[in-house]
Amino acid sequence: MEKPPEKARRSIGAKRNPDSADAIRDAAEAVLLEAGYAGFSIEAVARRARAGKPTIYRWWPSKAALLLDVYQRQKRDIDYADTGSLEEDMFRFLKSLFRQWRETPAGNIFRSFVAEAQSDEAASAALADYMKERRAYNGRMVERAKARGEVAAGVDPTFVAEMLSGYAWIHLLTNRLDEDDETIRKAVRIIAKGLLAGP
Amino acid sequence: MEKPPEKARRSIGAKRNPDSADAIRDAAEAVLLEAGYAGFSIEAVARRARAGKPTIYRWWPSKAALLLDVYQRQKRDIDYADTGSLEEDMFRFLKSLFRQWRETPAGNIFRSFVAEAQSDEAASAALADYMKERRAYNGRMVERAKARGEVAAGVDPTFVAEMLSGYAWIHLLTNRLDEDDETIRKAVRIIAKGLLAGP
DNA sequence: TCTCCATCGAAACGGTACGTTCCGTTAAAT
DNA sequence: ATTTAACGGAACGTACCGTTTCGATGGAGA
Repeated sequence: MEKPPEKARRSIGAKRNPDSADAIRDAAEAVLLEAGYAGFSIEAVARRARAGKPTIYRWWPSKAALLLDVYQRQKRDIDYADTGSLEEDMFRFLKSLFRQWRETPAGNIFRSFVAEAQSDEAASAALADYMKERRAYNGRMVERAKARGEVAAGVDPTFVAEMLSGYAWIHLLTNRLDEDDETIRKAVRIIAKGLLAGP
Repeated sequence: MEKPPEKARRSIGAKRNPDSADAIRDAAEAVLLEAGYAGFSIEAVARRARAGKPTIYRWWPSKAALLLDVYQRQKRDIDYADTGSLEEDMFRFLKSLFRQWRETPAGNIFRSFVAEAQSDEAASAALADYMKERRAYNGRMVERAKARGEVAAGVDPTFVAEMLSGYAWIHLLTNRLDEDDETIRKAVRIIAKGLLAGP
């Protein structure tokens, strides 16, 4: 299970070896995928990458930093299409997010990151920053709908982002990412109806 | 910070010593309160309680089990009043939950438990059970509202519980339990409006 | 009353991971 | 040619894991 350590690399002189950095990131992702957060240790990553622990600590000051790096490296393939309907936009967003979290390492990585943020201050701050950016970004979905008259005045766009994130998080963190389309559809429909009526 | 270990207890014969059990639970709660999840270890709890580690492991098979025990021992002071208005019921529920999580150890304990569930299978199963029960319980709020005609037919009562929990969780896990009443009010109002319109 | 026995706190075990310090090697930078 | 910084590897001391062993305790059953 922890077999494939490639050939060890060497110093390439007085500068950072990008191969080592890549190998460490790859190994971190692989360990998270195969052993989950429970098996995610700096030592395991170092073994897997055939890297020295000092090399990891030189470039990533903490486990949280490595986690964040790996998470941000994940390819995002989330459906942010502007369909002209807020309900449809939200549905596609949630559905593609659930799928990505289910079918790629992203879900396990993000779960781990949220967990790490509960005990590590740096991870907590990074998560707060990240979520602030997500609220702003997803809020644009609502602003577009507002311009179309789908959302009542007085609705804070970031609130909707928060509802969607909360719905997604609780499913991720309790291993319930397998909700069917119908359930997700009903959820976003209720939110959309509420937003139309206004606060 | 870790000073107050009381006098060590002793065996009271061939039966469980309830004083030790209490001391261990008290110590676990105190460690979580003072040092958070990062400082929560079986050894720290044992030192604090002046108890032997085997005594802990004899009665709690894992850190997760102790966490769950401590969480369930928390006094619940959540407002489940039936006010005759779903919006008001939900508002009071969320407001009192936020307050309890902010002002008692319950918030830190539950955060820790959710984090533990991301790496411990037993904690994950216990959390799933617990949330299932919470969905059912909070769903009754919606069923009462349905009987009053405040909620459209076809709305799954547990869905609302999920929305409320998700909203609460994301605030707990990102250290944002200090939302003011107005924000919470707007949130539940949108949900209530959406539920009235139906899925 | 006397023996049995599950419990207690304490100490120590082997194992794992932490984060750090050395080491000899490498090759770019100067 | 010399200096400099990065590399992998090994070892360090610390902390916590979960378990075992120990002598002392005192209730339960013979």
